[in-house]
Amino acid sequence: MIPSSIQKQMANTIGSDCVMARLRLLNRLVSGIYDEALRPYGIKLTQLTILIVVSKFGLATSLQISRALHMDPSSFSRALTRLKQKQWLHVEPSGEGKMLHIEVTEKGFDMIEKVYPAWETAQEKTLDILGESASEMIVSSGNKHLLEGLTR
Amino acid sequence: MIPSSIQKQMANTIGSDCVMARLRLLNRLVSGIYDEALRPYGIKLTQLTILIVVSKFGLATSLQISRALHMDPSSFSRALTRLKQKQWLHVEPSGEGKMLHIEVTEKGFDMIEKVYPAWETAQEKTLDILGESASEMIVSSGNKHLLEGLTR
DNA sequence: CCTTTTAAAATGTGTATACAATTTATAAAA
DNA sequence: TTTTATAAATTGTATACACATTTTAAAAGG
Repeated sequence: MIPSSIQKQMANTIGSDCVMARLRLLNRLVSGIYDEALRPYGIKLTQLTILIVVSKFGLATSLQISRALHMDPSSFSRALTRLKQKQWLHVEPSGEGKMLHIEVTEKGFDMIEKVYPAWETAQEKTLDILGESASEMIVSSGNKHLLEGLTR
Repeated sequence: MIPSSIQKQMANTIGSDCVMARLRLLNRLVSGIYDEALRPYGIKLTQLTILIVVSKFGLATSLQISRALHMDPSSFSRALTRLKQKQWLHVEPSGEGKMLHIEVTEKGFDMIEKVYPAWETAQEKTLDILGESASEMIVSSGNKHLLEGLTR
């Protein structure tokens, strides 16, 4: 099938400029690096990230975490189920409405400590592949929105 | 549960530096923008991206596309099923091994044309939220790896 | 005290994603 | 020609994710 020249033009523009397409590509590319490093420990980077954010709060609610990470509450609910089951997070009713109180368990902190070297390896490999400046841009851009979530 | 100071230190480092965590956060944040814009058309940005890359090849094989996008062949296989069903891609055996030939259909090109304005809206909103320089960094960094995939 | 409202959590459904294992269409070998 | 590789595609399984809907714990109202 041969596209009209307008269609070809549009395809070229999207193909060369789309921020989201690149973000996804980078996501897949870099995910592989971290997940490979973490695989021996049976934890995914997504899960580690949640442990880290919960630890930052000390005692957190679901909404605080899902807002901070810009994650849908339903997505967080499912992640929480797995993290509870692995005993890295402890969850109990807060007594206020349906709200829960969540905290990192001893096992959870031990896991953070155990995987730290592997995380560092993956992080370095990523800095290598993406370059320092791109990585820093991504981190600071992400930070801006993470902090937004923390204070909302 | 109170972490040891080593654990706290590690959590802080991961929390403030992890490239992958920010990449995922940005991914969720920006995905929302594009998916909201594209929702009326019943196409996801991931799917649009595949159409665009296939159109760039003209006639493509699965491996070409999945390599270019750094996507696992099994992931691509499933995406392909949906795109075939929507009749945006046409697929037929190439005659060489199990390899397939894939091309964008007329319906596919029409879809690209139809959603272009919505894509543009989302793209602008994204540039606004992330900022020009972060966006350009992401696009060029992604481009580097996309082109790698194109020539491999 | 019981009913109703409210907002947080959980569930149904569908796409995106990867790894491991299996199927399969040709090509190569016997 | 029948068997045996080979490599591409697909399928099984599991996590990640979001939207829409439903459930539910506690608060507010009667």
